[in-house]
Amino acid sequence: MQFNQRYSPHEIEEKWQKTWAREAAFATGGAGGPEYYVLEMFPYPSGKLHMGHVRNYSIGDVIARFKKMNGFSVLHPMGWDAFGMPAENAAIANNIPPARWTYSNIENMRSLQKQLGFSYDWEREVITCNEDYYRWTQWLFLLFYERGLAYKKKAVVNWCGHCNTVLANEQVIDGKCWRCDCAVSRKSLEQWFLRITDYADRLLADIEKLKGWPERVKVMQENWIGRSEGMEFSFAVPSIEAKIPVYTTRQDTIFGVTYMVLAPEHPLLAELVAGCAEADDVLAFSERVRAQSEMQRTSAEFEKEGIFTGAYAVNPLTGGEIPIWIANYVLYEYGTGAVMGVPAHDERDWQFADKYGLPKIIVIQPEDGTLEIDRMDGAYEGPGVMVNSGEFDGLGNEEGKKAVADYMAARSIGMRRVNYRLRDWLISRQRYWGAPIPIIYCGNCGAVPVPKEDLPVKLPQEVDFSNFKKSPLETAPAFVTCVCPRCGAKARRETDTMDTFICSSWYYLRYTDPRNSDAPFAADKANYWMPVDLYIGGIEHAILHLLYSRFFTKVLRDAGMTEADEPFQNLLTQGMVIKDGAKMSKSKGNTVSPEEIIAKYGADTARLFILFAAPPERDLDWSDQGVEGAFRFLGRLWRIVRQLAPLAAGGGYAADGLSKDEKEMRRLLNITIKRVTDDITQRFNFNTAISAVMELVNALYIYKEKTEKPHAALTGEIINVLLRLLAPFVPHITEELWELSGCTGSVHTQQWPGYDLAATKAERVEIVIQLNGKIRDKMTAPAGLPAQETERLALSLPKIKDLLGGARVAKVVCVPDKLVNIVVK
RNA sequence: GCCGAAGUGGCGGAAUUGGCAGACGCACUUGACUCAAAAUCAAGCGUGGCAACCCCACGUGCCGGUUCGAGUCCGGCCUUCGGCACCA
Repeated sequence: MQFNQRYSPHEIEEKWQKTWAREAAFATGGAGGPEYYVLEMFPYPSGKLHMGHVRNYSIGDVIARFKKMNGFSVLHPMGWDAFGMPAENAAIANNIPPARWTYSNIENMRSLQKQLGFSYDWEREVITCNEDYYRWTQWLFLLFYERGLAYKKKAVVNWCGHCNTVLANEQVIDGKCWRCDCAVSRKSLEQWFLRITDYADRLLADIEKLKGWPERVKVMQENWIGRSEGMEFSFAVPSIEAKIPVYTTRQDTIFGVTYMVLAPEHPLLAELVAGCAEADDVLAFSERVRAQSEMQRTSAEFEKEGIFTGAYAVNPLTGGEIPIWIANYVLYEYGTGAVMGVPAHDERDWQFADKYGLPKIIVIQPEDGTLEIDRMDGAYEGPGVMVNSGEFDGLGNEEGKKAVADYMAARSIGMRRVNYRLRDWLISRQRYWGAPIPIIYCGNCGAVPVPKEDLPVKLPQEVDFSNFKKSPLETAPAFVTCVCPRCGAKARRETDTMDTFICSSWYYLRYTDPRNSDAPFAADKANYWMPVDLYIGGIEHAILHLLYSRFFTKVLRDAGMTEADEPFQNLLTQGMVIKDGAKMSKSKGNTVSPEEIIAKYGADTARLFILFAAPPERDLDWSDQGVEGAFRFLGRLWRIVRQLAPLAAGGGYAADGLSKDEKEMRRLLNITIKRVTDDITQRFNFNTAISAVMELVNALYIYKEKTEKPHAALTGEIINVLLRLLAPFVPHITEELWELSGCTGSVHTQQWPGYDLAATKAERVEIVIQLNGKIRDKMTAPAGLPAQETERLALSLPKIKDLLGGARVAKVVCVPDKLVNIVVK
């Protein structure tokens, strides 16, 4: 075996990638130890792998390789979140079929992943736009449908009249269509939803089980689900003999209600205004507000606007009459679509009342003072004592909430209710490149699910992307026209496809059994691997993908398909890759492509830099010079191993027989193993793990320089351990050096090095001597010296004696083997 | 406004349990090697006081507290970034 003078990454990397592929080195399982499932969020095949991807996968790869070396049976898969709009846009722009565009992107990106040496089990690759995958996505939709969790309802959506299509919220920029810059309106359409709100309570309660998740992600999910406790009760409207329910969390302020407000969409509106003089104006207002996008409507800066309906309602507690208004700030989708107005104790109501001259009544007084409407410049929302509230006067408002709730419940005029901010998940997309919703509409039978044995409902090839006025699937008659599976009559197929977030809500389960043709996955296989032990990805998925996946897992558990109740046990949210103070992006022109780094320095350098530059959770500052530094270290590693390997020998040695320097090297070796092991397992701090190894390499250079004849067995051990410690980070160079230094097998199938805790301890330790907490001197002493003895030695130091002079020692604090603090008055 | 995270050299970052602040790397300076350069090897590198060493003082966003001892704990602020934001 020839040792090259210089480190040449490219030959080495290509050579080992081929060998690993030939030997199926990354096959799932292996050692037969306990299972470990490490997963990185699968990418959208945009065509380009960027540095954020490289960071994500490098982190995962270290863990996967590390766990394998520690005897775990590891599942480490990769796949493609392959449906989605960019493919369709490419089809429109370049006249390429979305499938071809997607598969060729996958091809490119996969090849780059292989060049980076990631240890994926490619046998388990999943591609969500493959028929054998989306067949099961459809199957799962039907499962949800059967369980009453998928339903169709009329909903208000963002609509671009020019492009003739529904837009996702993200595609509405400042109220305008991202493509044609036309104003987006709201339109009522029949849409499919998943009933995620049925799981709101469990999704919220189980956040507590996510011990291995970052706090901020859990908080974001909590806020998103938005649980609130309050009451629902009704105001009677004598003029139409109806009752209008409202929801409130402040039932302690019902005596302060001076008006009520309905959402412009409220179904009773037409009836309410019928015959009133104001009717036309009110309906026109309602029309106008409804045309505004939800984004506009829910922005806090948006000016509150309303109009009096001409009708009155009766407060059930006071019996008083209050005017009924409609206003743009009331959301039809939340609560009951109607709210009570308490200007004195709600800031929004205060503003609204100010604008329209509605009365304000104080019903809560703070402990320390007395509010007067004329002297207030905003609502008082804090705690206090109930006043102007009949029999509830004098109660603290928290106590009052209970009392009012009990009172109303006992008289059946209201009930306690829990409300969630979370809304059902709108999954319909008027798009081609997605999994078709497996539903057939029949004139006789209505909506009929496609029988499971008829799945997949395949995407047709012959579609027209040129016509904006129609959803592409509608342009394929052979797709639309079908036969009702129930009665055999001529029927029409659903032309909406599913939100791509559905595909990604269960892919982690498919990896456990990726080629199953009878089911999405077999329960025993899923139960063996699930939950994912470590899930790694960007913080941008903190709510959407992670919440949907949790929802799916819970539904599948309820359906008896898996025992897992949470999909991801530990979550690592990696930071962004930054350059010149901004996130790397094409539009800012500050990108560095993985290709150019691989071409210049090789994959190991790219991986090493990205893992070394910052801890994974933090944003990473890209530095071209830092990359040089990583490359330099690998060169340094190469040279020291090349120089020492011929002098090294295997075999044991007696620790007692080592020289002082050799003992120090042996100690440092054990310390390094401990540090690297702890940094990986306890903190995922790869940057400090790598710096520990760098220190060992530095020490090895000094040792070599100082020593005429290195200790053969010790040197052999150091090189051997060094390569194993670095193997998860830089797999190619370590494999090559492993072979060149005469070790057998692959470094990646070796056991992770263990350490001898006793060997990490020094015989003599340096002890810091402080005077009143300030360092004044240092001394070395034998390790394990008792406190009393250490103090005596410290006090006898000439410098300390000198500094003490005749001062009285009030107290001496001693931390054995570390420091002595002498306190003088 | 609410919630979350973070503020440490010229820069990225370290200090894991309250015990030597600045590990490791980058940049920079110097030396060795070289005709020279690159590469490499070695040394220095928080600020101020002195030409320099020893040494001394100061120093982890700000103010205060606890402690023999605080980057770390407590109280009060400031700044930056991120998320949510009329949810009744």
